[in-house]
Amino acid sequence: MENIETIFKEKHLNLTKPRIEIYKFIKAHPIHPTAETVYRAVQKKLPNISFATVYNVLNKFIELGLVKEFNIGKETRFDGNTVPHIHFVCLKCGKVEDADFSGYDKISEAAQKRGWDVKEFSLFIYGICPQCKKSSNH
Amino acid sequence: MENIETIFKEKHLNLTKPRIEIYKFIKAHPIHPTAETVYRAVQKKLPNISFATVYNVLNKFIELGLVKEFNIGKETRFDGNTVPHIHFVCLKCGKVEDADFSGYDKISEAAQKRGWDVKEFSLFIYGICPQCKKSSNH
DNA sequence: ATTTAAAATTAAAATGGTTATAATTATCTA
DNA sequence: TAGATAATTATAACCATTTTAATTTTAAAT
Repeated sequence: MENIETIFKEKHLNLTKPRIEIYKFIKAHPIHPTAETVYRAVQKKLPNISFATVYNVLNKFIELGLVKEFNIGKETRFDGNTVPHIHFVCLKCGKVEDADFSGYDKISEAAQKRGWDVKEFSLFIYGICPQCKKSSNH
Repeated sequence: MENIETIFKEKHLNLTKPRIEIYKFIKAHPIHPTAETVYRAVQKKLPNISFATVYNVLNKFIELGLVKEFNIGKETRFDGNTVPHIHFVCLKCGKVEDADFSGYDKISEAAQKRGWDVKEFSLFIYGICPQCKKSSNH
């Protein structure tokens, strides 16, 4: 587990307070936050941070592969987990849960048969989570 | 293959010119268009159509399950193909290609093990398409 | 075919998330 | 510590999408 300083050095990123706080938050909280959630969280540490900085930093992280971006409906979410994985999205409570994925080889094989080189994939599974299944007895 | 009149009747949709033209375009052209592409295409048939109508109609179609919506990066795309399938997205030329998917049972099974009921899935595979692979010899 | 009520469309303005701008401040390297 | 570069800030601008209110069209009944 490398520390922030090392990671930023590797990516030629200056160590600034906004970047450090945003990085720490998004890596420590696997909640797939919106930009606003990131902003509100980091604001507690850096009261003067601006929204523009949150977007700038997140976009820079995405550019460097430190963060992933995706949409749930019309909402843009950010994900500090860059290890390939899949998402379960609850259609009732909106929760997004990470899950391992073992089907990458199959996908890659199928793609190669079609002449494609696979660089990345995104698999979202929409449904009802266990908690919502329980609480819908009414 | 049902005709538009029948489909709209089933969905309790009044038969209006904008709806008919948008429906015909999006079902006949599997190009995963943006709202603007739909607007420009339908404008050829209905010069006075407004952008608001394109959005209203597309949203109504989505609500009724006649059309699906997804994002490629920051761009919103619409898909008249509502049969479950996957998308190959070329990172070079931007093309989005449909493909069959036979792994639904596996996904459904894995989800059930976690206590989830699967309603829908979305699988995007990002890579380089055969055409772009050829033309990148420079 | 007319009439009427409900629904859909239109043009325009408003909205909201995101990005661009220009000035200020912080970071890094020497 | 100084100077050059890069990042941050506040603000304004942007642009895709939605809302609003007036007008037009549709569907059903006469």
